Amino acid sequence: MEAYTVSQAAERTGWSPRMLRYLESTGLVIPERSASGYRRYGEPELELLRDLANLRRRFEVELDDVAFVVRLRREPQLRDAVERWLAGATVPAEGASEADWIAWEQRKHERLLVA
Amino acid sequence: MEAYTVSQAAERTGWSPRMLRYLESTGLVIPERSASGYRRYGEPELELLRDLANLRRRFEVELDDVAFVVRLRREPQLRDAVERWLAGATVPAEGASEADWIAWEQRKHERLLVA
DNA sequence: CGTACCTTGACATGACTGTGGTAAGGTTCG
DNA sequence: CGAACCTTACCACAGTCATGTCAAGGTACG
Repeated sequence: MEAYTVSQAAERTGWSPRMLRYLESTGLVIPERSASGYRRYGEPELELLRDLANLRRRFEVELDDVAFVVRLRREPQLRDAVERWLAGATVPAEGASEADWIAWEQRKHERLLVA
Repeated sequence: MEAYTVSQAAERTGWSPRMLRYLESTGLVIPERSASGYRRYGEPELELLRDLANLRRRFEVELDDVAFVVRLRREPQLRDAVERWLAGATVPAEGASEADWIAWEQRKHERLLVA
């Protein structure tokens, strides 16, 4: 069974040991622990770490951006709330005219498609 | 059709005019403009602004986080890359059962994010 | 025409992110 | 045993976020 220490994982992924510990603290990549408390990175974790570095480099994504997506996944209520916000789910007030609804629909598209 | 200036919109949403301009710069809530360049907020924008404030207060979400989700919407390649990363991020631990691995495979294809 | 808005741009600041150190102490292994 | 790792817990620092304020000039309207 392959398991690497924090320094070995760092060598193999391009991250520093310091950053590996930081990534764990943010919840992005959490390795197993040995009986005496040493971090043990397996091949799947190395892959995650490499992919994370690529993601950051290729798209200029911040770590906390990715961390937020992880959070979205763990908190369905939050995800739903964000989805509703994105969809502009809040509709015109009661008693709104037909014209209001049409304008809202048009703006909804406009908002979401802005370049 | 109702349209409010930045100060009027601020009064009605609890944001400051400064923040309304900031929110526009981040791409979160972009109002129309009058011929002479004044921002014009309609009722749908006010609603978006109120909901955004609620989102932040209720879930302690940063503007940055919401902006990133908007970005995911606009950049399908990025969204796909993040989804792929996430699918690996929850890989079962080492002693995982066969059932865990099957569930993980299924989750890979799950629709994780705002569609 | 004056006043009260609006515009952009700049400077300031506290909190947090990302990253590197360093210190004090525990673990592994030749 | 001793060297070379590991652990957590701090200090430091540039950069960004979120927010306010202020300045110089344009617009709306009684």
